[in-house]
Amino acid sequence: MPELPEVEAARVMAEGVLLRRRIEAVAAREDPVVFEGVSPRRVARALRGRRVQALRRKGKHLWIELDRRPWPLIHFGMTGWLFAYERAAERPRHWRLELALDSGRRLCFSDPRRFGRVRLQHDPLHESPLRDLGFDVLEGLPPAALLGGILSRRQAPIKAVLLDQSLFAGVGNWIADEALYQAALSPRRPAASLSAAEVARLRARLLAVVRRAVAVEADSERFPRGWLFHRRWDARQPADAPEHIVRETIGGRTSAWVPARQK
DNA sequence: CTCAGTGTTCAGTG
DNA sequence: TCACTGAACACTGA
Repeated sequence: MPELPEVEAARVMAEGVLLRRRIEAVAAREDPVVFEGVSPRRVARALRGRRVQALRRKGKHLWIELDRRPWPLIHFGMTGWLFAYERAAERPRHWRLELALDSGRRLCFSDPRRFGRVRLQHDPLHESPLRDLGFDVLEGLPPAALLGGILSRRQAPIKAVLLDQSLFAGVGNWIADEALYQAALSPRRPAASLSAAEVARLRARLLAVVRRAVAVEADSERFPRGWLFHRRWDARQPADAPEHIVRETIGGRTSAWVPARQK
């Protein structure tokens, strides 16, 4: 599930569990896919005994700042998530890394599909992959004029450009579809074809969607009623329904959109 | 059994 | 080099 709002919700949750706590024990499962460029043993050794100073996020990436480097950097992939609990027996089935704190609580990263990654870095913001991210769409979305300039150089469908993490860090499939729906723009429009007014509209809706989703801790049941999100996978409505939703592959991903409304 | 999925990377093309 | 596309990755559930 993790796009920017989900990762931010995980960051806030993890902050509550970890901040200023000491990591007393670390369990890391053998997994050369999820642990990238580092052995689970080395991750465990780097974390054990450390105190947590901050939980930080950029785009869809989360990292933990400790009182000594290197620091762990986590990407959630398609199915990664964090869980907090008290006893080791409560470990979720697909756990990969578990921290036991001096508070008696535990926090673990779990990822059934294993598209997620755990890395160990000395300076995450200045190493790959964070170094190559664009602006964080919650905290660093540029003014409309600047954004228009950037988009005017991209010929790909706006949907594909919104998913480009080297521009819009944190945007994923549902956020892109939701912002385009609310801005009444077709996902197929070449990015460069948007007028200044359309860019401003898209920017405003993108920011509103991300802020609102973060405000409700990414709990989709608390997303506003009118959002496409609640209906995006409703495949069976009559083709002549007023807001008939179409599903098609654009920019390599399935897009849900309403041709009657999005031009 | 087949297919698609709230993500990213890499090879191939123009 | 750059922008862009499509396949691959790994696993689950419909």
